[in-house]
Amino acid sequence: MDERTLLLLGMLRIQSQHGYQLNEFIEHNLGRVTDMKKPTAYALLDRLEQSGAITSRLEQEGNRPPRKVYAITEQGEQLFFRLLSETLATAQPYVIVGDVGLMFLDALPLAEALELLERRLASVREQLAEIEKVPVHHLGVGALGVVSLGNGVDLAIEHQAVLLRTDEAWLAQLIERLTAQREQR
Amino acid sequence: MDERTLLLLGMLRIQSQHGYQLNEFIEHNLGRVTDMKKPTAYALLDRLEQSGAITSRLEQEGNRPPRKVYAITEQGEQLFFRLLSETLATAQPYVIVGDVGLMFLDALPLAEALELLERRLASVREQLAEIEKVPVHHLGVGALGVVSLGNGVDLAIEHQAVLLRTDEAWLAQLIERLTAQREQR
DNA sequence: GGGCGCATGTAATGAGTTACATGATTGA
DNA sequence: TCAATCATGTAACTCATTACATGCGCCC
Repeated sequence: MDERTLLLLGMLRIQSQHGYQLNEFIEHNLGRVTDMKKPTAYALLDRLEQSGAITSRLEQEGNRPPRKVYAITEQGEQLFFRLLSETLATAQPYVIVGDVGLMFLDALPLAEALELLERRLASVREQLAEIEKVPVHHLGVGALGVVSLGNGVDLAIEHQAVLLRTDEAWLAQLIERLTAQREQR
Repeated sequence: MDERTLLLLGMLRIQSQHGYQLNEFIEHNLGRVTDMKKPTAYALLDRLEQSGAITSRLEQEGNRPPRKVYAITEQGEQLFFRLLSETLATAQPYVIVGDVGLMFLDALPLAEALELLERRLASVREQLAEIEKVPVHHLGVGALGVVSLGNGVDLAIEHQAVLLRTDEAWLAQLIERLTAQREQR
């Protein structure tokens, strides 16, 4: 929850935006960094406004639905930096849900286990392919031209890619080990 | 949620146990594989019993609190294998919460960013140290002697360790890159 | 004319956590 | 005698998701 707030504040710090815009960017470019859904973002923005971290003003173009454009406040800036420091300073242990499956691998006959792991490997490779064709990361066009999130996003994506590649290699090697085991008998 | 059910079923498949036992094992040995808390486990066991996947019988030793010893049923076995196949066959994309922080690294002065990343690195190393001294993984003593979870648990732990080591290396390298950047000016 | 994109949400639901309750036994 | 361990839960709460509602404009 903290990191979702951090994300919204961080994006607003770069450029004032309305909820839809934030959501679009998150959905299209940040799918691997966060899994926050739209209503959650809208709700968080509400709460942030009420607590004074951001302000909003209504904007309307022609007869389109009115937009609520949010801007970060001084108070919000302070919150941003506090959350950022906290988030960066510690590595909270990640739980890999799929690992529970690994624990019980030996409940299956080798052939079946191998087949399932092959499928998992394929799934990892799909994810890798997707990550490698991630579009250019820019937040939108501001008064000064294209406002980029800078190489920060690239860092996060790189991190993801590195982990995924490790996963791929490890899985491939596990499959090899198990195959060898099968041949051996 | 599915993988929590899978975990409980899998453990009961190896050996009938009561809730407290399951919880102790999870807390002491599986902290990195799942973060399920005790009341959640009790609630899940309840639901599993109601749905017929497991059965329970009361057991009492002296004046100790009575235990509810759960055993997996044929139906539970089927559920177990279904969940196991599903879990193994796909790699659900993991979301690394800390990565949101990376996205906004450039909001901080280099020196501060470096300091925070150093702290994160230390945190990763602590986790690695902890994982490397994980005790022998056995579920308890059954009628036939020590009942081991086999090398399945070791696989899961190995996977975690591999990912953590990747993380460590990547972080260290990132710090190096940033340091180089600083020296350069 | 039908569906998609724009833009905001609400309502219902669910899953899981924290904090608490209970009461006996065992070890320092 | 004080704290920890054993053993099971309940109650209140938070957080987030899914599904739905609304209504205009644009494109085929």
